[in-house]
Amino acid sequence: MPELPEVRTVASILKNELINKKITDIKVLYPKIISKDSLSINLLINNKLKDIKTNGKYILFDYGKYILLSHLRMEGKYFIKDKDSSIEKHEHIIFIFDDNISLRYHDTRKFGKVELIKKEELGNNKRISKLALEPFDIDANELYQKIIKKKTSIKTILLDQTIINGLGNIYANEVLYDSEINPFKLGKDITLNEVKKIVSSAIKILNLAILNRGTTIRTYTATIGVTGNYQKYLKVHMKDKEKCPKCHNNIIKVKINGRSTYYCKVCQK
DNA sequence: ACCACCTCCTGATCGC
DNA sequence: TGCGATCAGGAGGTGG
Repeated sequence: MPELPEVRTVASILKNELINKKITDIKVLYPKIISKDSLSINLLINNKLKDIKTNGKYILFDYGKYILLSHLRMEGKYFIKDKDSSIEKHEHIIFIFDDNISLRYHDTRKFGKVELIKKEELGNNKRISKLALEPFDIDANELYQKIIKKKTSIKTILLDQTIINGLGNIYANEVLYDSEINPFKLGKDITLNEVKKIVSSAIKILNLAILNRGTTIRTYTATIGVTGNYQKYLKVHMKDKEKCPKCHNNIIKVKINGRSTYYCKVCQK
C-alpha cells in the first residue's frame, strides 16, 4: 500500500501526536506482525518516544535506546485512539501511552511487520542496511551503473528497494510515464540520460505527492480521517482505457512480474 | 548470484 | 443472486 509519500505523511502525523509520550503498556493481539528477528516488544514499556523518522517505506520510532522499525506493506495503518475505546477487527498491536492515548496498528491483510532493535544495531540491521538511497539523495551515475547490470525490466528494477528506495507500484508507473520510458525496457538497455530522467521525475513526483499527503485510490488513509490527494495528479496508474494526457492514445494495462503496469505505448518507447 | 515465482492474508469486485 | 476466480500502494523465501 503505502509508498514513500504515504509513509512520510503517516510519520509526520504520528510525530506530532506522540512525541515525548511514554509507553506504559503494549498488547499484541496477532504476534506474527512482529518479525522473528525482533527483540521483545515489551522492552519498550517505560520508554519515551524521542523521534519518528522514515527510510524509504520504513517508519523508525526512536525510543532512545531502542528503535522500532515498522513496515506497513500493503495495508498497514496506525490509528490514535483513546486507550479505552474498543478494539476493532484488524487492530493487531496496541501501544498504550501516558495521557490515556493508544496507538493501534491496523492491518487488514496482516502483511506488515514491526521489529524492535537496539539503536546501535540500526546500521547493521539486515533490512535497513540493504536499502538504497532515496531518489532525493541518489546519484544518477551510480544508479545507472546498477541498472545496466540488470537483465530484468526497468519497471521491476524501480520496485527493487536495494536499487532505489521508496518507489512502489503507483509511483514506479508514474515515474516511467513522466520519463517516457517503456516499462518493459531491460535494465541493460537503459541509457544514462534515461536514468537522469528517472531520478528527476521521481523527485518531482514524490515531492508533489508528499505535499498532497500521498495517494488514496483504494484503502490508504494516513490515519483516521486523513486521506491523500495525489490521485488527482495520476497520469497512468489505474487509467487503463483513458487517454494519454500527451498523445491521446489509450493507456494500457499489462502485468510485469505480477504487478499491474499502466503505460502509454506511444509516448513510452 | 540473479531472477521469476510463490507465499503471506482479507475483502472487494469481476465474470459466468 | 451465487460463488469461485481474480485482484490489490510489498517484499521475503525458494528453487531453477
